Amino acid sequence: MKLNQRKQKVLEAVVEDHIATAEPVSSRTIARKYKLGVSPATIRNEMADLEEAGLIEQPHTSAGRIPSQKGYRYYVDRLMRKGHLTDREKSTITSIFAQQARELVDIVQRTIKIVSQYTDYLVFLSGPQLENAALHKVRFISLAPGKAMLVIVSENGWVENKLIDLPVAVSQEELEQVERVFNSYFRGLTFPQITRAILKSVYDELSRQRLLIDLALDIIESVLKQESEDALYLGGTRNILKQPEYRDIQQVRKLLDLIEEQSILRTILAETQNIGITVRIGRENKFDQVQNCSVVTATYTMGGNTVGAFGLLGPVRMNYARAIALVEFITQTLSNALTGSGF
Amino acid sequence: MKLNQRKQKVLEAVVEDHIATAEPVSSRTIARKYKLGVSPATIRNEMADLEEAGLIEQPHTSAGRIPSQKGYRYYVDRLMRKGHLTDREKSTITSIFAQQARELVDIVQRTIKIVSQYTDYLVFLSGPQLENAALHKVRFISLAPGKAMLVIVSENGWVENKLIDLPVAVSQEELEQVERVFNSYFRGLTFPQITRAILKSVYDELSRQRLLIDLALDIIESVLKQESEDALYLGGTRNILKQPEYRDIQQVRKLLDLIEEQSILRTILAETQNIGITVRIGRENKFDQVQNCSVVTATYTMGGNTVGAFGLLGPVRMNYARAIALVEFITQTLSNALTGSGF
DNA sequence: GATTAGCACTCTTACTCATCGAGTGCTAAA
DNA sequence: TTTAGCACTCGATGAGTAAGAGTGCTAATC
Repeated sequence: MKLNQRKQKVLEAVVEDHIATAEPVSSRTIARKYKLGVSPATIRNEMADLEEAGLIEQPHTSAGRIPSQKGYRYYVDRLMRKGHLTDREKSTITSIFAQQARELVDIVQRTIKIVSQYTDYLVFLSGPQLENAALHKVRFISLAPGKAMLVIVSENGWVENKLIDLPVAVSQEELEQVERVFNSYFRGLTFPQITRAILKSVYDELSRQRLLIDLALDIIESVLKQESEDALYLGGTRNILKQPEYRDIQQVRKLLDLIEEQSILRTILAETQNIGITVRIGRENKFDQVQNCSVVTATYTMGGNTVGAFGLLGPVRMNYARAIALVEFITQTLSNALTGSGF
Repeated sequence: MKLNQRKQKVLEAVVEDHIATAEPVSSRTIARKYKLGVSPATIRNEMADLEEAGLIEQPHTSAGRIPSQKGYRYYVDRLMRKGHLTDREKSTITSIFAQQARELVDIVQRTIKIVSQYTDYLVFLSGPQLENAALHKVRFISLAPGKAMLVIVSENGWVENKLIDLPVAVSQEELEQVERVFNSYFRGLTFPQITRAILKSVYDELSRQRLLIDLALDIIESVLKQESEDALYLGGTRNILKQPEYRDIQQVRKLLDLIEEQSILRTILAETQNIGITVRIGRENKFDQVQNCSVVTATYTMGGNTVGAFGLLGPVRMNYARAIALVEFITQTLSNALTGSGF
């Protein structure tokens, strides 16, 4: 779709004014606030064209215009100027990560808390999942026949633990052998990287104990199967209610559904591309429950491996420039913090 | 406060009808629905007395009466009949606990989910904290100088783990020694029970290594200090919005504050008495944010030791009989499930 | 003396109607 | 091509009214 310079200016004005005020934007407002050098009547003509193109719409005859979802998309793709955080904001955020963290969870929760203060959107975050991080060492603790606890320590000193099922009643001794295999051969690799192929390469040295390889494979599978179901954190629920879109209790209801039934948010994060920022506007979202919302997400990494994703969810009338700047800065800073030494 | 038979009947009617309808209750309604055998006019006289006693109040002249918080308290203490769950409800709940659980957290989350279906109140739960359960064995994994992970296995096979700080750079060997001390001398005890006195009693056998005792004490202290900060689970947020009290966005706002800033709920659970059911009505609650709510809580146990608490939070106009029956049944069933074998 | 019918009074709620004002679309002039 | 002017639409606001629910009081009744 090709728009002339002035139409773009008008669309930009409609979007930005509506984002700021949550009110329909009139031709007069644009003429007054956005100094295009033309009269309201001219702007009205442009607006009529923009409406015909499906980029803006009129709630009712005697109201101004609001952007359509298509209009927001056009704005995000072509008109929006890059948002910037103030130095103050940036330094507050980085200082969070500078603090000593006891556990991975702490750093995540602090992040959520801080971001909630800087934005009126729902803040949510998955991971970090250590099964995608480089192994430093593992430790097995047998609990009962067929059950053990696996403690994973990453190369930067972060710790996580998982309960795993063992296929057979494995002896303590065998478990210790597997532990040694992991710690000596697999150091520096991630769980997904420890494939059958790699196992093969150590096969010679372990040839006397084929069973060990099977056991190791079972364990890896068991870890990967766990899907990190409990790894969703969120915050900012109270702030998002400030948005005028949530004056309607029905909307609040939908939002709480989303928060309580976390699977949708989890899926949204899981589907986030590895590279760059993803912006989904309204009906671009797969799920019904978020089709009147927009979502900005990005992944974060740990030593180069993607270990989780971070997102902001707000009304379609969202400050995209700012949201994107925030998501970008947070994921970068978080990646740095996680990649630097844990302890 | 002494009320004659009929006044009690009237108060009971006002409370129960208001709980059911959320509307002010008129003298005529009581005469019609609650068959006291007297006319509305008589009931009006009784109501005037009850109002004078501060047990009921009138929103405005031409409305019926609603119970005051004092009225609810009177009702709960002296008038309320014990609530009962249906067999169907009971069996659904017990069946949840019959299922195999992978982790403690699973059982807790299932509980929350089920209860949310049976009630329109906020469901919240703390623990279970294994440091109050009888030890089966512990295991230390040293992570870095001054840091270790402690895995606690309870006598019924439940597992939990904590990161602990060690005061000095303790050698792997020393840690293993402490582990042996815990596993041989402290089996069957809870962390709070392992006091300096008990440590003394094994002093002779350890006399050559005074240092061990200090180390053990440090570890115990470190575990107890952790206060189980992350052990709050909640659900039913979406259901509670069905309550007409939450048609007002301001109320919803307060509720979300409560949910997001979990410390208040945590404190409420922590302050719950060990024995029986605690009911706090409106301003009986310490915290401002819950003074227009009522809270019903009780603790649950594991092998006789209190390991957590469970609660329901709703508007002051809460169905106390049902809430109490539910809290009672859940905490009992949960206690049984936790006390029975974990695996 | 306790209870109740009857009635005047109060207060909320819902509804209607008129007015106001914001903003548009169209036409004709610049 | 732009703009001034104007008629028109439609939501928001507020006043006025009627209906209805419920009370409190008084006087009659049991």
